[in-house]
Amino acid sequence: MKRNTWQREAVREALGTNEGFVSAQSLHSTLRETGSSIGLATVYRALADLAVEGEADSLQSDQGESLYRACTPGQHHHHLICRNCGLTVEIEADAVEAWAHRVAADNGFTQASHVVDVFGLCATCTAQAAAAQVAPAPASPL
Amino acid sequence: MKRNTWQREAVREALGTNEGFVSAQSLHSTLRETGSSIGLATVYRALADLAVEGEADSLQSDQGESLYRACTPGQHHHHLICRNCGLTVEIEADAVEAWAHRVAADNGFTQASHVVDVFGLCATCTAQAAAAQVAPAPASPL
DNA sequence: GTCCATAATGAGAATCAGAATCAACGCGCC
DNA sequence: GGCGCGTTGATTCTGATTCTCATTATGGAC
Ligand SMILES: [Mn+2]
Ligand SMILES: [Mn+2]
Ligand SMILES: [Zn+2]
Ligand SMILES: [Zn+2]
Repeated sequence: MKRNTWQREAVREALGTNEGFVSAQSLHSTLRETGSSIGLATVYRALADLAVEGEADSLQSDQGESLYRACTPGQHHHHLICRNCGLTVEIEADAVEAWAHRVAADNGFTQASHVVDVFGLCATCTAQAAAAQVAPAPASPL
Repeated sequence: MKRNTWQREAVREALGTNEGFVSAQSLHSTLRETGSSIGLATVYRALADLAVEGEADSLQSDQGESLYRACTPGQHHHHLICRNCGLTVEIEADAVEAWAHRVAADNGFTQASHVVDVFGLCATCTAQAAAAQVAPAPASPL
């Protein structure tokens, strides 16, 4: 049977306190910095398990690194993610679900699944970028 | 300026003769097997360049490996991919494009981009799977 | 055609995320 | 309390991708 260990719980909690998506490596670093003695392999295992059990969502960064995030359980959903700060919004879209299945069926495909993620700059980061645009030089205040 | 080398051309052609998505590693193997002396690093560089220039599409496998495929240039599109044999169908869906931008805008996000891929079992592989189901034992024909 | 600056190449080393090892550990159950 | 076995974690290993850098070869100049 599956056993309860403080390590699994530590990973669950660390995930929960994090707003955006995080890698196993950085989550491990965070845990270590807060005094935990948890091992890296255990973090990888715990995150993989959480993802399988539906307690965590995962996606791959542009560099192919797996990122995880605490997940609202039960419902299928996707994510709108800020490229700059990682802020993530869960989104549902039945229309897209239907579209994916229809496209698959129309082409004779069965057992359809899909990967749908939207990226962008959140309002805060957009404002920051605009401000930086006006004053491009991050130099010293003369 | 960008120079034309037989290596780039070899990669372009090898990509073109391949129906589905392929990795840099396997493309390199294929090229070597056909007598080419092209280097692995060069294949990686050529594929990355082709992707930037829009001549190739790329996606990441479940294991995080980058896969490439010759691309119908010019038009934005997505893919319907057979999990088993790699058969790929290019799909367009203005409705999904619009949805992605709307979802981003509704949440105050700018500079929206998106990742949309549909996976499944193609008709051929579905039939194969069904046949295997009926006769699960791949044993010798007695 | 020849020359040259320099972009491109490729063998091998370096990186780095992630998986595999395996002995020590400790959770759940009697 | 004792035990079986699922879990852990330091470490090693793997494999994809990138980096190095000496060598090669493209494309414009002449
Ligand atoms: Mn969906
Ligand atoms: Mn699109
Ligand atoms: Zn942001
Ligand atoms: Zn197929």
